[in-house]
Amino acid sequence: MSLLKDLSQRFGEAFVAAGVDRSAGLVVPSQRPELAQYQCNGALGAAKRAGRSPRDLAQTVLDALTDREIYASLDIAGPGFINIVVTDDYLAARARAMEEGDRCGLDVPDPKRKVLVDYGGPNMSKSMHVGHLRASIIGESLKRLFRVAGHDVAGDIHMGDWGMPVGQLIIELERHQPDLPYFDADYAGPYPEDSPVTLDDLSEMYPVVVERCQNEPEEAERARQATFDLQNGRRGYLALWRHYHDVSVAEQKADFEDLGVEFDLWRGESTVHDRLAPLVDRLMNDDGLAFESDGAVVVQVGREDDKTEMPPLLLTRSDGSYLYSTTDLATLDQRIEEGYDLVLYVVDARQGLHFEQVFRAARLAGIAPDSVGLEHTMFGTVNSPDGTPFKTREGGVLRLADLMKIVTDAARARLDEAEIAQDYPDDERDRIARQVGLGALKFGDLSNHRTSNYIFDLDRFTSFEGKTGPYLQYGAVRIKSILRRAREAGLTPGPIVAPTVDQERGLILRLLLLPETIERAVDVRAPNVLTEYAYEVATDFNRFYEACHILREEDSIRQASWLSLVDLTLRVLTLLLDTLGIEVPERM
RNA sequence: GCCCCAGUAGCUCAGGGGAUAGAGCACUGGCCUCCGGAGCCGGGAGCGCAGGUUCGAUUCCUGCCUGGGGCACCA
Repeated sequence: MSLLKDLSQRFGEAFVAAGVDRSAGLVVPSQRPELAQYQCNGALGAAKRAGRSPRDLAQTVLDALTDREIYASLDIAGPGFINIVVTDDYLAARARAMEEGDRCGLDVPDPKRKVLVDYGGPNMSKSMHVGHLRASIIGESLKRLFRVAGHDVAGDIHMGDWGMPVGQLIIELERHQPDLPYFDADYAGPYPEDSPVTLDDLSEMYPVVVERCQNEPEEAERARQATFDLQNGRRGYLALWRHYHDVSVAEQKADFEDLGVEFDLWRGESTVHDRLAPLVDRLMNDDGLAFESDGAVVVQVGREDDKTEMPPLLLTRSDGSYLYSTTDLATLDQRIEEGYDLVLYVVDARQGLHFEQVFRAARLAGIAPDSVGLEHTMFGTVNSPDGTPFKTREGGVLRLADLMKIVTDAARARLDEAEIAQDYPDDERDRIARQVGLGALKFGDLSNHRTSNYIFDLDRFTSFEGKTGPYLQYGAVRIKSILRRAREAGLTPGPIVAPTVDQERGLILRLLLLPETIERAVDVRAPNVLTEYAYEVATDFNRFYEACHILREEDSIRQASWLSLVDLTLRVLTLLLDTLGIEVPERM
């Protein structure tokens, strides 16, 4: 049990003894560190219900408190805050318990959930640009967060590979190379093994055909027809789709690997294509939920209490082909069959209405029982300083690969300036530059609140001082350096003893907040809770580092304790950075 | 028109119903006989407007203003 839960339980019992609800005993970190370490505000809210004055109630609670030896001081302040300072011995005991466990003091979650994180979601046929950055690294971080919290988690890329974009790419290729056998409906022979296009070709073709479909209705109609034919098994289109799919996946796997993003499942919309017709059929015939409207099949998802009319969810177009909504619903059906009880859709906020419709349809159709959590874990757009979606100076989108090169080059330049790195071998410098550049990039993005739009600022991703990823990496590297030198000097860590220095105490207090931080980050599904805390851990370590010179310490008990403390700090920092998807170099 | 998200320091952003709203950048003053200066210590300024709930509101609710996004055969 974490320190805060331990204190909350003790205070909860004291409130019960005073005739008040247990929940009033909640203990939180003090907002006024100069006054106390922790505070309990329960007396303020409970006083009215108890018909007593807050200060009076607080005093009764303090009188009812047991095990008083763990408190260095207990005060009632202001209108009825209880200020709490625990003894250094108690802190040391808590730190030892955290240090000895293998999970840094994290509790096992109850209930343990089976979670699916749906993120990334690139359309095939597009090389990734800066807009994919958020989806990828927020999703990756949330996946790791739930995993580190003890849940059973899988990440699914959920590629967009079965809808209109495929139809559009089919007609676009036909325009360029009409003689390919894929377009000959009568062709019965085998199709070529090699793809007629690269991903770069697809990336070039895609925006062109999208624009044409917007401006020319007959082109849009052709794309729709191609989509329909593909979904109904036209051989040549399926063979072509396979090529598109394979070249996309190959390159995207490489891109995601460079980014440190690892999917457990490489599924896509096409994965559920066999489920689409039966699902629509079931919803029309068995449930009577779906019906025909203007030739399309729809589910009415509006409710009486809606303030505005909610458009129906479309299951098929009037030509019978399937849409995003259909595959999403079928995918959800599959996920629930597989036992997931929480599904997080880490997708751009602009798709909010779509998910509201899909979730409602899933509830109405009994696809998702109420016990299954369905959440659109939305995120905001990356904008240019003028508030519009980010574009490069040339007006194009910034490719993710180019962005990664920019940050890596900047980190490399910084490393080349560093005196300490002069004798590092080239391959290590390259690796460090990549780790540091990516660290800056990921931390810079993840430290924004998930739902807010933010301004893309290259300087922020290429500066390595202050509140940045490299600041955290640097803290961890400093600790590694100390531990390395201690080992060389034959020093070994020993039990953590009661702190005597403010900076040492501050570091311990900070580390003990890890369980609540993880819990809160899970609760609000927000990696920036972790970036905030990780920065505070690193800052508290740096203060301790300046104040307490470990290797020169003469008291060997204290020195051994400090070695354990910084080792614990390293483990906490590493856990946090790993959850954020940021690697820690051995040196930098 | 309706719905969703957001408005906090010069800039970019945190902030969990509690006391005196925090960081980074930028500007600026200090700290290297000492474990790595990508560091540490110090210096100013701010919750869009109006109501409501509450002992207490930046936080919850309502309305307005501003910005972004969305509103069935795209994803």
